[in-house]
Amino acid sequence: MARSSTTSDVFNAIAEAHRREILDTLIGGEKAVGAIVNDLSLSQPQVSKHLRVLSEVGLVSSRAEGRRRLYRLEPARLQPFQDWLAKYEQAWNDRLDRMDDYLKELQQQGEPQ
Amino acid sequence: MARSSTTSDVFNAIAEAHRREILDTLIGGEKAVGAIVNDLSLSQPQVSKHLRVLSEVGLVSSRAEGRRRLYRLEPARLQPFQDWLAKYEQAWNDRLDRMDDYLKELQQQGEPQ
DNA sequence: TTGACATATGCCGATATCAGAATATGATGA
DNA sequence: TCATCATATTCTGATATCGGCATATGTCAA
Repeated sequence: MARSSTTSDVFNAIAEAHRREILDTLIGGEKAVGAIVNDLSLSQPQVSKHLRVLSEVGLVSSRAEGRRRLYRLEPARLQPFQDWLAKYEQAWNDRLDRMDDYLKELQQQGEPQ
Repeated sequence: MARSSTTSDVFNAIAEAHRREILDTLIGGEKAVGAIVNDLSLSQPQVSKHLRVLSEVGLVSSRAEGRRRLYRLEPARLQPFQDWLAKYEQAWNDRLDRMDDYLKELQQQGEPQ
C-alpha cells in the first residue's frame, strides 16, 4: 500500500503555508482572487487552486460579483481544530499543575532554613 | 519548480491522521513504542517513523528505560496552534456580532405588530 | 458579437511522503 | 558471548501534491 489518501480534511488544508497565508489575508474581510494574488506574491492559478482546497473543506466561501469572485473566511469551520486542541488542554494543565507542585516543594525545602 | 519542502513544521506534523492518533494515546501519559503499536493497529516501523516526525517538531519527547523507549507528549509545543487560532478569534467574534445584530433586527421587525 | 478582463481547470514534471519488508542497532539476561 | 526482546533505520514502490504553463470558462462593455 502507499499514502493514505488524507486529502481534504481541515488539518491538511491548513498544513500548507501558502494556504495559511491566504487565510490570513482574508481575516480583514472578503477579498477577490486578484487582490489575494497581489497581496501575496503567488500566481493566479496557484491562488485559485489553493482557494479550491480551502473551499472544499469549508474554510472559505465565495460569491460572484460581476466578473470577480469574492472569497471570505468561514471561521466557524475552525471548530474541528479548536476541538482537537481542547483535548490537549487537560494534559497541558496537568503539566502546569505538576510544575506548580514542584515549585512549591522547592519553596518549602528552602523555607525551614 | 515543484513542492515547497514544508517538511517538519508543526502544522505538517499534525496533518497526518495516524500521527494525531499517536498523540491521542499519549494524552494519558508516557508510553512505550510497543504499547502504542498495540493501542492503534499500526506496524512498529510505522509508529517509530511517525514518532520521529513528531519528535523533530518537538511535539513529543522520549527517554530510554531499559530496552524500551518511552515517549511523552509535550503540550507546550501546541502553542503555535493556539497562537494561530487566536488570530482568527477576532474574525470569529465579528461574525457572531453581525449575526447577533441581524437577529435583533429580526426581533424588532416582529415586535411592532 | 467581439474583445478584454477575471477566474478556473487541465496537463505536466519534480518531489514529498506514506506503508511495507528487511535489516540494523542497542540493551538485557543467561 | 550469545540469544532475545525493543526500537530505529534503510530501501523500495505507489501515490499525492505542488508549481508552472497553457487554455477554458464566464462576464462585462462597446
